[in-house]
Amino acid sequence: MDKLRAIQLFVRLADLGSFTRVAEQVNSSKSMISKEIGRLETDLGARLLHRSTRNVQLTHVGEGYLQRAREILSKLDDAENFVQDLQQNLRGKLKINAPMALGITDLSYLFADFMQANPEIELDIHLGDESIDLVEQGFDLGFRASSKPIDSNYVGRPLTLFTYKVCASPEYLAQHPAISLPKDLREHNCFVYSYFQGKNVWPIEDGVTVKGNLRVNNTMFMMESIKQGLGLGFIPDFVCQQAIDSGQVVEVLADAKKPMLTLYALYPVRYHVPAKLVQCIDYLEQWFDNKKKA
Amino acid sequence: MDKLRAIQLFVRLADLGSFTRVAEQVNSSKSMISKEIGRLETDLGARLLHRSTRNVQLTHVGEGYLQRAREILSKLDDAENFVQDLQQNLRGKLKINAPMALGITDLSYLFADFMQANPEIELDIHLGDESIDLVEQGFDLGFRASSKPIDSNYVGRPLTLFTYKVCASPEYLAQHPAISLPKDLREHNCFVYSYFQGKNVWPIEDGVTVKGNLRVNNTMFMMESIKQGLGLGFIPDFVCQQAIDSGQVVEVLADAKKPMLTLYALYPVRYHVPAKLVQCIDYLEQWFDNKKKA
DNA sequence: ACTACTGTTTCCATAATGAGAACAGTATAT
DNA sequence: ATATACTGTTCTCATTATGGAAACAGTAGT
Repeated sequence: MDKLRAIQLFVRLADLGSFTRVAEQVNSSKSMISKEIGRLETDLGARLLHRSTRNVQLTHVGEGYLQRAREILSKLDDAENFVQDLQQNLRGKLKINAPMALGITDLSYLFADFMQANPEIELDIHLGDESIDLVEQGFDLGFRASSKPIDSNYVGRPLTLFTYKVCASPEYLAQHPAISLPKDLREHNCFVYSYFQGKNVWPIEDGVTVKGNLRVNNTMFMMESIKQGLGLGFIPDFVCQQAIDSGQVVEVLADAKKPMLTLYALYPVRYHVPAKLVQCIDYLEQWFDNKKKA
Repeated sequence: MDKLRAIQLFVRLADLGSFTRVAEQVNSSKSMISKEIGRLETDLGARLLHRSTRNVQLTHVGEGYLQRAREILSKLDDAENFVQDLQQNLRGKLKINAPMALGITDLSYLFADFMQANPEIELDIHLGDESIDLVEQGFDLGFRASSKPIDSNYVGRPLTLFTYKVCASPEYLAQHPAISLPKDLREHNCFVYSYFQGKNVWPIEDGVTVKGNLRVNNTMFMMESIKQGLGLGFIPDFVCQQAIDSGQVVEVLADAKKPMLTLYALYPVRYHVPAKLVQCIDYLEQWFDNKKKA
């Protein structure tokens, strides 16, 4: 017996007053309705109906059960409508803005996994490092790295902590003066990231002013130049960690004090957050959580 | 798929966090749980769970559905508890007081049917015509015939209308003066019912005073004396109708105006009426309804 | 008395189901 | 690095439950 179906049939029978009419309405047979209601009564250990020829009437038990059965079915409808609404909400597009380097590294893997897990969501991803207004530009989601609280027009969900590392190739270091203190950087060719808030002042210890022959608005481009032995860079660890791990570059001034930043997922403060956005953000949190553990 | 069972398993799975543990708890197999949850997800068109090896987590949809699933199961419990409580309440004893004649005639057939339909209820029936206090004597149910409203300490459920008939045997009538008018009764031997409220004044037309050589507190005893041709009686129709139908007695003064009385089922006013009493009274109403139609 | 309708029960072919085994993947211990 | 132990999923197949058609019993209407 499908108990919910039996309850649905019982309610319908109470409304129509006829097994035959119920069978007609649900495109089934009288014997099926009769048996299913019989099974429900057996399961409950109670008679829900007086049947006479050409007449069906609820028993006292049946009347009380009917009232409660309607409540059960109402709750079931609520649950199913909830799922349906959510499924409808989950479909569609998410417009996402992400920093170039983060997008190409971590986020490209992350969103590959996300797309596999949520084939019904389309992503419209814009990689770029320029500071933009998410609301004005119509983005659902963006990312920010910050050690300060987030603008109150946005909700910032912290994803992970990260820091920067001073990187140079082994070849570069072999051919240039040793770097033991931050002030030693002044003697070196230090590449500058165009959008960096601190301009040419790297936040190492109390801060150190640097100069070099390359200013670029892309840390991955910069990373390639560093690998070539042309200079040093102040690089987020999610960009450089793989090159460090493989020995292509070396971190210098590892023990010097550098700021710890939080990577946030940002979305505009809204009365109603679309389910697909919630799903995406939950996924981001989970993904970075798992990455941290690895 | 038994959808309710699937929902129950889903809730249990959410609580335990493991298909294996659910299977153990419900004494079933992992494959059954896995398939049943899969069927529920198919039915809903949504994923309720993220599964990874050795780990189960609710999706966003799953969390919302879980909340609602708990409400469904709560309502189901309520419905089933209602039925169970009622079934328990239905078991037990009913102590019933009924007039002798009514008890021996209609009610003996009625309660025979009732006992067949409700084998779990025991009846403790006391037939008697003396006026007693139902509450004081511990009765659940009594009967009254009245044309006046019922005492406010009781609920009176009207069952049927009835009247009285003046009866005599054909033999008696052949050997005595004809009876055309109520006043003619003064010339005849009229039996008197001890408990009759009107004493020896029969409420026929404006009332007629009668006398006879028999006063008895039992109308069936009286009925036998009437059949023997010894006199006349003022008899409720449920006592005499069968004898009239078979020709053993004859109704005289059929067109004379007689009061119409209502037979009530009486039970004490209570905050909570036991389900078995409600069931019995419903049955009484139904039975007299059907008798009326015959 | 006959016909038309109701709901119930029987019979049987069909569909659904559950359990055990095999499989794939991951965590843990050695 | 490998073996073991655990998870959840899927496959296979015997078993069980089910639904529909037909027969049955009972009642209402003509």
